[in-house]
Amino acid sequence: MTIGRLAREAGVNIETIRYYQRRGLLATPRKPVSGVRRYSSEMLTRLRFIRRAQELGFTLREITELLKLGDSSCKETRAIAEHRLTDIEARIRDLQSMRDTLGKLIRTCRAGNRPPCPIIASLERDIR
Amino acid sequence: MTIGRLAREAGVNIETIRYYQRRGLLATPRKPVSGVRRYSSEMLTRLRFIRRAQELGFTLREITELLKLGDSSCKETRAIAEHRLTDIEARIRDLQSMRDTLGKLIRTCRAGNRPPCPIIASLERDIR
DNA sequence: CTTGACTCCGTACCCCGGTACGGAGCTTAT
DNA sequence: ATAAGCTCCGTACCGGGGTACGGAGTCAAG
Repeated sequence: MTIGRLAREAGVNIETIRYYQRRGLLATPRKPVSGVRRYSSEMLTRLRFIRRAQELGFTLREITELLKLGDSSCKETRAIAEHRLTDIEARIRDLQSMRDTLGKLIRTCRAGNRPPCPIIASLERDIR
Repeated sequence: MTIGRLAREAGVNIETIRYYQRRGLLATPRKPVSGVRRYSSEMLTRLRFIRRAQELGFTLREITELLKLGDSSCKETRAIAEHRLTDIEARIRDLQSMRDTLGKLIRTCRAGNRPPCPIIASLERDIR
């Protein structure tokens, strides 16, 4: 199939495929002497692998690693996944702390609904 | 105070201050005919406001809005905060879903600890 | 009055994950 | 055989939040 077809099948932009090729996540098939590159269904599989890994929070750099490893080393794969998980957990904690503080401020603000705004006040002073 | 001092006091890079000036978050004091710009303590206060707002998850664009509003409109301030909160909550949900799936895969992987790796397998097939 | 530290300013570059553009060349259907 | 529609390829740009560089000017202490 052509790159356009591949893009449609995988639900990505053509430019994204080219970008993955530049980043080394996806091979660029040889170009026939005259003509257009053809993509196999293996490339579609790989592209879907990439997208699913992204949904799990892996970065493209990590996905490159995962693809290199393939199914050869459970231990290394797991190390990457554990690293990612640790990072995700840290981000969740950060966001939860933001959510809690912001939520409280908004509730206080709703109660008063006029200046001095507790949201602004908390940003001006160093309370939090 | 000079920009270097201001940067140290606020705990930011000098370049960050210049960047905020370019983005319109911070005024650039007039430059004396010959010499070096001087920064007031109000600018330090403002800089700290910006940093605290960032810690609450506001984007620089939103912080620009908050600064424009000042303490004049609780309602608009709250609208920005609520928008941010909604976004933070969505990000938390996404991350939690990643965490749960990834956590399960890692636990399954640990149990087996050799190919076929369940992490790779789940990315190859469409299960999740 | 020189030396060293700082500032000014424009511009370029960083990461991350893409997206857009535009002039070729190629393919496919009519 | 020609028009429409793809593909190719290099390069530039997006947004978000900065960081780096380098030459010239300035200021303060010795």
